[in-house]
Amino acid sequence: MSPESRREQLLELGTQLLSTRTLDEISIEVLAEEAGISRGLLYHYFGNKQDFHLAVVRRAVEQLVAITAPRDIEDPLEQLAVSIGAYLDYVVENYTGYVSLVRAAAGGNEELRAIYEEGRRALTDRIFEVTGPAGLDALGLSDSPTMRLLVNGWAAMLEVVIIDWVHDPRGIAREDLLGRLARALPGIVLA
Amino acid sequence: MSPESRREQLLELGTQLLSTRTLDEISIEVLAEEAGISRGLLYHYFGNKQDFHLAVVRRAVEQLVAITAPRDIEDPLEQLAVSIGAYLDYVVENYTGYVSLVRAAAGGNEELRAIYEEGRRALTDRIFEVTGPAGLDALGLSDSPTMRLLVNGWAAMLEVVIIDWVHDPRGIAREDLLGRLARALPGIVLA
DNA sequence: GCGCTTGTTGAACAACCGTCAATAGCGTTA
DNA sequence: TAACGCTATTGACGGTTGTTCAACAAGCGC
Repeated sequence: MSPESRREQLLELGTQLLSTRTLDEISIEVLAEEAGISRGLLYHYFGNKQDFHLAVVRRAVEQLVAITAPRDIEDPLEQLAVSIGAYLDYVVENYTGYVSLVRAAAGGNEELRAIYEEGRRALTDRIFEVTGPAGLDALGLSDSPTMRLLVNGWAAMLEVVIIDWVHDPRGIAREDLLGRLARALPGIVLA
Repeated sequence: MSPESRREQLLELGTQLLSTRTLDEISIEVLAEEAGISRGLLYHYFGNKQDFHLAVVRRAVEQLVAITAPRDIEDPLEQLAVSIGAYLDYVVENYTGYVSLVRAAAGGNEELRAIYEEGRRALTDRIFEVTGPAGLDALGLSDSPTMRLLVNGWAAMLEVVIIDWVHDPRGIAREDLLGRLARALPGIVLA
């Protein structure tokens, strides 16, 4: 098998296994057996277990960022809501995998978290890039350490609320939720 | 040594080690050696490594909830800020251990997360208990699934922002931060 | 003293990570 | 076609660590 497809196969398999186990519960042994290869071969493609974990998470984050491409809409809040909606839809369609990814990144070591936070950063940055300067002003945003702190907190809130809501969508309709989450940003930074 | 004190010794030791290592980096081997006992004895007190982890986290969460007892102040927002302040102070004084705890809980298995979320639930519930019905109304709160969803998100935001701020307090003063975090709650739920 | 419970140990077993020398398949070139 | 090199792949070995278990010892009631 060609190196590329083999690498891809192993990463894909790792991502799949992530749905049922924690990241470090995926033993090289089980993975190799599941893939029909020897343990040694895994060390040929990835230096060690840690590197394999990094590769799996990196791939998943890249997919997430790639799939949730933003649209361009006039009203800043509406635009924000649509972007959040795309993100939410992705979570809906990949619930178990997404949850596993978040948990793995949150509980992992520094490198793992760095990869994940970089991805989150890319998502939030993109949301604001699409929003023009005038729109940012309308949202009460400016670039300062405090704002970055609060926006980061808002993003963390997004993740938790979205996971909770996808887990049990009763209580509030999708559109209502998106509106509330979008308006929560100025609600926080202007408070 | 009496069973109680031995259990306590082991849990305390586990909590201490949590400051320098990840939860599952605490090997039974090192723990036993550090405590001056054999590995086998650990299995006499705790069924397995997993159970030991659960006990350590449970104890740490209980301490956290116990230490951050609320005071009673007239103004709801002021009261909220003070409660958050007590929480923040705890994080400042136990930074590395607290971070390890949060990460371990976030990345751990279902049981671990359940324990942690129960603790967070106790913290938020307590904040609202202390606040009277009139105060809750002033904060824009009521008891509905949507509110619980958003309040949970607000709590998640608190955790992230507080960890970030303790890690690097430049950019905003403590009192300012507490005020913003408190006002963020009505900012979110009234948005 | 005798049996019973229980804290405690150390050895043995099992699972798993990581290494490495060896092999086998395959394309290239003389 | 045969020799050669490259590389994907293997299988065995060593070391660490979680887990089990039979045995020991120390206290305690009878």
